[in-house]
Amino acid sequence: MGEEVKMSEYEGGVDCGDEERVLEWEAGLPSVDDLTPLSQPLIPPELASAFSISPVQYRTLLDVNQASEDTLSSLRGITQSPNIFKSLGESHESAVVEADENDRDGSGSDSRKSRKIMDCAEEDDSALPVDNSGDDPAARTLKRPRLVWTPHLHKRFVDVVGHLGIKNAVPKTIMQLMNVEGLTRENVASHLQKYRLYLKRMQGLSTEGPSASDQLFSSTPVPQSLHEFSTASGHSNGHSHGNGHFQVPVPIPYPPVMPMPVLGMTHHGHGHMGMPVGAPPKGAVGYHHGFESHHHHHHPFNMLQQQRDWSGNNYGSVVTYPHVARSDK
DNA sequence: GCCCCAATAT
DNA sequence: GATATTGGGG
Repeated sequence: MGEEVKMSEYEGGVDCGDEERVLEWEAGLPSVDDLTPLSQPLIPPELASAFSISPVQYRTLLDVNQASEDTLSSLRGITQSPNIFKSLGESHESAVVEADENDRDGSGSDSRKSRKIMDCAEEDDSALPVDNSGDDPAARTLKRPRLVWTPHLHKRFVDVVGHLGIKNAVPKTIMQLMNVEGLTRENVASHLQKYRLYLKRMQGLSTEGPSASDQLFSSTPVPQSLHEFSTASGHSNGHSHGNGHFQVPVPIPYPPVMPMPVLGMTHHGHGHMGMPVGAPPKGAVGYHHGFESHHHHHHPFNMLQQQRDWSGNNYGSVVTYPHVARSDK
């Protein structure tokens, strides 16, 4: 499995104006519950035990989280055209209503009102008609539309980063493990940079929740393995497994994700989702550098702030559609 | 070449 | 505002 993937050429430079093309690379992930836990038996037991992969507590929180993700995980038949970049003139609507309030009890809150959109997700993401079996230099050269870090994508990102450990989580590796078609190293690097800032900011405030501006980031729990400067790829999931012999990055059995291009509409007419987020005083947070070099002071941060579980909410769900209502049927 | 980070551009 | 790109340093 080292199949390199290519995408068809993306229409280049016709109207290379200042027009901003935003694509959303939505993961056509089947069932989120499936993808989430890395505790899947797909990982060799040896490795699993070696790294002591923890299947726990991912769920409860994510559960809520995914209820919303679930919501917008839809997409269908854009496979018609191999040209994923420009094949998005189609009508794919995903208007979603938010899932009102969730109970603050993150434990067994199953009150998910996962509502599906009409379009069901096709699960043929593994059978993508990526017919470019050759090489397509254009795909690598031409300018691509901006990547939209959808909650799903971000989730994958965090998953990978979390399981790599701070030390091994470098753009290239992350990119490879994420296994998302068309994702570039730059994409990841940029996101990673921002993510690191987020993590650092979080460390500054041990008791406060994430700021309201951290929608994307705060929506995904930070893997515990990320909190330390573990020298190896080990996971400190509550087990003092100091000896990390293997530095082999655990391959994550993610199915390939097909990017779903979506013309970004420059309108988001909504300020807040009606969240009374008591925005913590942000601003005078002292950053320092080397958060993985020295600085021997770290607590197990538990940023599972459920007092305001915007954890799973409705951003992104506001994928309104310009006009096309339903040319389909 | 890859990585990191701050700054700047789009 | 979210990403992309760039530039300087390792």
